[in-house]
Amino acid sequence: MTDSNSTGSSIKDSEYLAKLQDYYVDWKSIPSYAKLCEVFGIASKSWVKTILTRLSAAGFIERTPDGMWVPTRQFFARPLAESAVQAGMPVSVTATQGEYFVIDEMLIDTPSRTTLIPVKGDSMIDAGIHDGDIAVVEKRTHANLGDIVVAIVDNEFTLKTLDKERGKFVLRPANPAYPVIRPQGTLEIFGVLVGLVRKYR
Amino acid sequence: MTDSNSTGSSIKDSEYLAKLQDYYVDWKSIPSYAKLCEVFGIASKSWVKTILTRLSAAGFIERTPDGMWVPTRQFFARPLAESAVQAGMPVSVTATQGEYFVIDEMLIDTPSRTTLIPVKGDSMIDAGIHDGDIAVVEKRTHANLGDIVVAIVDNEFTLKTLDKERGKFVLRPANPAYPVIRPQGTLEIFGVLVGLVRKYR
DNA sequence: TTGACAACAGAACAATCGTTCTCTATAGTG
DNA sequence: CACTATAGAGAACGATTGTTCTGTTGTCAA
Repeated sequence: MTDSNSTGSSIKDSEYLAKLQDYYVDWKSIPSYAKLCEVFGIASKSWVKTILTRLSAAGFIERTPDGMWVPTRQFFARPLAESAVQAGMPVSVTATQGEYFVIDEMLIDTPSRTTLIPVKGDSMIDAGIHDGDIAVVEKRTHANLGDIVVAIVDNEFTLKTLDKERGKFVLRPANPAYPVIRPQGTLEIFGVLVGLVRKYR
Repeated sequence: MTDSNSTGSSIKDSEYLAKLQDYYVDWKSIPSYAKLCEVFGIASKSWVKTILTRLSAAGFIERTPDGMWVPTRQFFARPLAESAVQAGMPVSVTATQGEYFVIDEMLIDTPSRTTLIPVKGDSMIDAGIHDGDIAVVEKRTHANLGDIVVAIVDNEFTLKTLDKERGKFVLRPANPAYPVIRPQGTLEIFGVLVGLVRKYR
């Protein structure tokens, strides 16, 4: 029973972590053990391995099935505050607890099929979607009822809720001032709304 | 004069790029050529190299001094669609032109002072801020009138619009069902709302 | 029909990588 | 003092890697 903490990380380790993070910012990858010797200022690969193993035990890095070292979410990220925090709270301590995350990563599952589309107009304002917001849209042709979809009507994108009326698909705005769109023929769906981003100022 | 575009990338390449990007979200690293054969659905390493070389010529990846492949900024960026786009548009053309961007980068100017705080309740619903949204808050003690601020009231975070009433600061909700908060004494401001993120599904 | 080029497949090889194992130096503890 | 971690050095070795070089298709244009 030692006095070391539960994660097993020490002060020395956090120095190495800092060096690793700095390297990662520059090169966006974790290099080989040999290169890490330089980065850490250490001469033996075996010790590098020991360090990395401990950093992974602390949750900062992990391994792919192929054995490559990769950073975890905790390695990067921005602290997500708990709802009720005390007044003098420190914004970014390197605390192990709490949730971390990167916005892009949270919103985007499949980068290759995801597009950002600026929102025009206020037809969805009751759903909290304002003019100037940016819609994160995952491109796919099929959607479920109740999804907010980007459909193509008259060669323009429209953001509406997908619904069904007497067996036919309709596009329902979230604003009483706008009419429900009942497309004749087929309804062309561009994608499904998976996220929303708004920038103030 | 051939019909190939200026970056030298083809339709096939953007397929491979997509696969690489999707792999990267999962593992946060570009694997070995051998592994990339699986990812791409290709049998020869030499061809993988050719593809990567071209993707790097197009500006999506580059090499570290050690020869490792790493993604560039362009690799992460999402295409930002123009407002009125034609129907049959391809989502991810491998063109260098057009606007790209990264959500984190857009929302966060000063990472060290920025925190993410989940929104509770519907007191700001008329401002399009819903329960469960995530507020991007830049920590600072001073704000302008009309800013949406995170203030500390009764040891809890509250998201309200900052206003002034008869020379005193007040916190105004964007929901008629909630009262205006008129703090006695000083008003403690935690930070200013600079962005909002919402995830559907 | 020939030729050129793009899109791959496959093999060969030296360099590098990760792993394991043994050894040393220093610091703290009782 | 002896004992035991911790922090690292160094070597050895098989597996894996990137690279290069040579073939094999398929397609399109002349």
